[in-house]
Amino acid sequence: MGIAERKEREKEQRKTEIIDAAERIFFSKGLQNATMDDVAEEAELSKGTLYLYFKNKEDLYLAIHLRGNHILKKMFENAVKKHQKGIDKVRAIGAAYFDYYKKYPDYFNAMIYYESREINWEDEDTIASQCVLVGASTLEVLVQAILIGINDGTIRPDVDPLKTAISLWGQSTGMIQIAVLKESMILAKHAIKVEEIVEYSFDLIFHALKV
Amino acid sequence: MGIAERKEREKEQRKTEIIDAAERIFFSKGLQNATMDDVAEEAELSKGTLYLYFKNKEDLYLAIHLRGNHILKKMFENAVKKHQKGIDKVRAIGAAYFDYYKKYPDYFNAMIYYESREINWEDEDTIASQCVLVGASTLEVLVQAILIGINDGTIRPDVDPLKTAISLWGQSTGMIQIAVLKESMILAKHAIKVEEIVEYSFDLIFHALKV
DNA sequence: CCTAAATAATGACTAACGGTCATATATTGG
DNA sequence: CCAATATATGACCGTTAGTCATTATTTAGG
Repeated sequence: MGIAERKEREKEQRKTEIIDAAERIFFSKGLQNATMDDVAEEAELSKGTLYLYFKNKEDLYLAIHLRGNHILKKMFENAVKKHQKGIDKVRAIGAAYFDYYKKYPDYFNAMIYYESREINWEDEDTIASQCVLVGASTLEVLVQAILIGINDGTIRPDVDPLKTAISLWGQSTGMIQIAVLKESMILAKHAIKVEEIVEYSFDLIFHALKV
Repeated sequence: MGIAERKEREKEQRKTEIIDAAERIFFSKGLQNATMDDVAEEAELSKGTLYLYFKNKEDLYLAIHLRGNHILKKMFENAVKKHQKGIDKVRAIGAAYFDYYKKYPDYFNAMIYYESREINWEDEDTIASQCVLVGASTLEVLVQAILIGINDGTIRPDVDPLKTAISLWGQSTGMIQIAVLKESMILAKHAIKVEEIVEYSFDLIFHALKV
């Protein structure tokens, strides 16, 4: 009985199409200015249909965020593979994070938005909980890199891998966020470019990890 | 003719009263759930009157943010005064920032909200531009502390004061933000408290500054 | 005091949008 | 071919930010 399977596939396909449309609309008009009617028109569906596939507007935005999370995780995994020494892996993850922002600024902003609100992640089977799972496994890539660095002697042995990973994560995110948002302000005023300040900041952080 | 002056005072008074009411409403119900009608009722004014004093809802929220900014600046200035050595001043600023979050979490969140949106700060005479001014002078306190540290030999002489100040600012903000928002998540899961992870993160940062 | 001009406040109203649901259409299995 | 089921529709509803014609209050001059 392949019908159930085909229907399942088609349902996933529809979901994907809706997310595609939502991405185009949200990313071009901004989350606040984009309406569900816009998304429905872009997806060539009625508004009611959107709500058959997604609980609400936020849920749809979260689905976009989830896509971004998967990409970021992949980028972290690739970054880690390219280096042998732990400290180099950690550095590569930092660079990959900044690359992610440069390549996918809209996904990055979706993440920032998501990070800045209280979302119930404990409910099972929600998109939010999937985001958390992917986020946790992405962090784990960083934790492992730090552990490798401690073992191969390229990272101070007295750092706590998990706390350090969380610290690096928070610090990097905050740094990119501020650099981007204040670019037209402090940075432009002092003739410092985003790249420059982010890289400077990363150097500072890694200086603290070295033996 | 003191009437003009008195009217000016009364106008400021009204503004203050409206911000007071808005604070109570926004902070208790959350920005999204609070309505301008709520604020009007709390201020014992009609909704239309609110719009005589503030351009829109965001402008009113920005006025609250501006208050928070002033408090934060004062806290930074006090922190700096209590220490002699540059590195200790910088550390005290870090501690003051975390204190600020603990004492005024609502102001902190207003800041996060503000930081995560594109706001036109170039228009003169807007609340947004005032926020920028206060923010810049707050950052300047940090820059000066770093300079003092370089001169008294407690901070590595090769750090760039401005870039370092911006880095510390972004990193600290990101760290507190992530610690707070993920508290119920990763942190609780691994039995790490907010205080602990934030302080660990600050230690890491200051480790990078020391000579 | 009185009154006209200026200033301040009001709240009914509008437009826009997120979300719903009764109805309609399409698909399936027998 | 026909019921049963699954899918899609769009008119409709409730809510809310923001407006504006009208009303109330205050000022300044005679």
